[in-house]
Amino acid sequence: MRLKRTHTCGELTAEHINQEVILNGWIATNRDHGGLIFIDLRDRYGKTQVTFSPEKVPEIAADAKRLGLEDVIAVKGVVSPRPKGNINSKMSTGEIELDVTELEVLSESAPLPFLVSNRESGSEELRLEYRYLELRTAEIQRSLAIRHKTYQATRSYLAERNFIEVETPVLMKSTPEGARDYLVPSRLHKGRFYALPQSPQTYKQLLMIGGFDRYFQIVKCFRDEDLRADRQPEFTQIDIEMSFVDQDDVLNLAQGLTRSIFKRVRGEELPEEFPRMSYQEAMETYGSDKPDVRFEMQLREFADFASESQFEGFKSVLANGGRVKAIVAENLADKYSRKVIDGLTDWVKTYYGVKGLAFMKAENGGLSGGISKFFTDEQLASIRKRWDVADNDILFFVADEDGERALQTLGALRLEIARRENLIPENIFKPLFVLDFPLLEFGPDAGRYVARHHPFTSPQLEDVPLMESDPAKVRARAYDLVINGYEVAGGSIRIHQQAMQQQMFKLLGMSAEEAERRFGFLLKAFQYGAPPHGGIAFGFDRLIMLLSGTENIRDVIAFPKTTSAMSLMDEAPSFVDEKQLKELHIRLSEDVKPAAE
RNA sequence: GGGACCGUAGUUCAGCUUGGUUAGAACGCCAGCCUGUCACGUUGGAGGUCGCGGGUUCGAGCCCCGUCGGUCCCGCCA
Repeated sequence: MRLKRTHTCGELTAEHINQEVILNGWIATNRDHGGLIFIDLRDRYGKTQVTFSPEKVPEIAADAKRLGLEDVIAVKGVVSPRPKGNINSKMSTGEIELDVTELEVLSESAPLPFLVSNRESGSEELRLEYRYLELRTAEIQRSLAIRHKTYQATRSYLAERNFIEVETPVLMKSTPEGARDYLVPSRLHKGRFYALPQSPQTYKQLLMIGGFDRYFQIVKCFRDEDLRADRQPEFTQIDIEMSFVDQDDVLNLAQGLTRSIFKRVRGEELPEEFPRMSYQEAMETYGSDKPDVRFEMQLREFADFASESQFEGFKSVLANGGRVKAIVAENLADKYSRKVIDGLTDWVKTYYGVKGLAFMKAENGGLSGGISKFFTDEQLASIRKRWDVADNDILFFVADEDGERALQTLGALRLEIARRENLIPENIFKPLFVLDFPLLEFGPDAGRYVARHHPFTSPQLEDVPLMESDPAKVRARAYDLVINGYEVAGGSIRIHQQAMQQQMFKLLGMSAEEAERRFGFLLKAFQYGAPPHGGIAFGFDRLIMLLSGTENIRDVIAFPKTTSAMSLMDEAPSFVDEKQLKELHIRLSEDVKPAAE
């Protein structure tokens, strides 16, 4: 190129007037007035208006007429003040313009599938196909810049505190516990496969045994599971592990890191001490293990009222060990007609599998409608009093013999109503730690207990005796960091003693032989002096979502995949040549062959 | 694995309820006019495999079945 930029498109101001400069960039808009042509030239740093005057430079102005959106050009000219009344206060460069004397067309753009100036002008499907164009949009430029700042903030915070960044393998041993693995066939070892890491869990523990007492890594993880708005098949974690620590040390570190990131990236002051809440309390008051505490509408216990009522549905649920809880949605009774309530009822039935949704409305100082007829006036009055119910509030009730399901359903309803009614304040951040997760849960499919976090999670010491008598009651030394209803980080103190690890495997129904086959390398390492250790992993993408204010994980990843794990731009995954398969000792089954050919 | 919504011009959408002459609009694109615009204005023009396959019908963008793709949710995600 002949004309190399001397400045970016975002930096010229009145101070540069009369200087001769060169700008390079993309054409954001062009406004051809016949006698005078305006082009807004754009790069990552901003936009600058450049003008072509047919009077002064007739040949160049004639060339400029042929330019189109997103052509890449270089222009040389003199920085000039805009005439009075033509200053654009919306642009940082709005006081000046570039009076062009030379033009070099570096590259022309084909007609655009959507407008770079307006992301809404194309469907997400189309934008993903032309992701490189979407990367030019202000939104994606901004969120990737936030992502970059967050990498920097993370590295400097941790490095300043003696953490050492270590890379762990991407090709590793498959450990079929947890999510499905992405597998990579081995050419050299017939019939064998590597797995891509679901997380560097085992490696970080081995690093502790290896004496790297404070480790971190910003690392890609891979899970072959179905996707959601906040889940991608490959995603990034800030992985952290520490030796000679207890739970509070890890939480304080995570808290400090989070505060530092929000401060440095957004200028946002998070509380010095994040609130801490037990898993049990989170479930009881919010119906979720990742409560959004930006708004109230907490779950209320209804068992005592229900058991004294005439409502057999609730009474039989309670008699069978179930739960009945309620929420009070303030000032919505008039808005929630029978039809709206029926809609919500269908919604909870369909998605959460409960039998129904009960309600009452508060009016004229009492409670009426719905299930109110099963209660005496005295009972209704005392419900209103205990919950401080005001006229026009509406009360929703969910009962289920599976108590956890009742809580989760009501928690989901709480969120749904809050979203519909815009009860969730934006641009505020409410972090909290959720603690004391159960170590195990009964897996109906497996017919045994499965680790809720992972099989290396330490039980709380006082609960160890329960491992024999009542495993479901054992609490783990596991914790999550939740912000605005997103699980942003999760971790645990690990088991570092062989005997305990073996007991854990036994509880999980894993024989000594099986444990040896799957995790033998780790168990062996534990024989050579394992320090007590624990850690935490941040979902980096979700953190960026919060920092940049989006609810779509694809907005914060440069080249994301669709909800069916396809990359629309390069069409991955793709079929491969027979020759490649042969080298890998792989033969496709008959039913997929026609598609491959 | 299951459910809901969506797929029509380069793009965003309307048309589908109630099948019927030539499938419309806006933006973009092309050509012209325009010296102070910044969502420039203005005149004209081109542009359609109605995702794909099958069925019903005299006749299908519209109804039915299947399929592919997108989004959101349940299951799943230690």
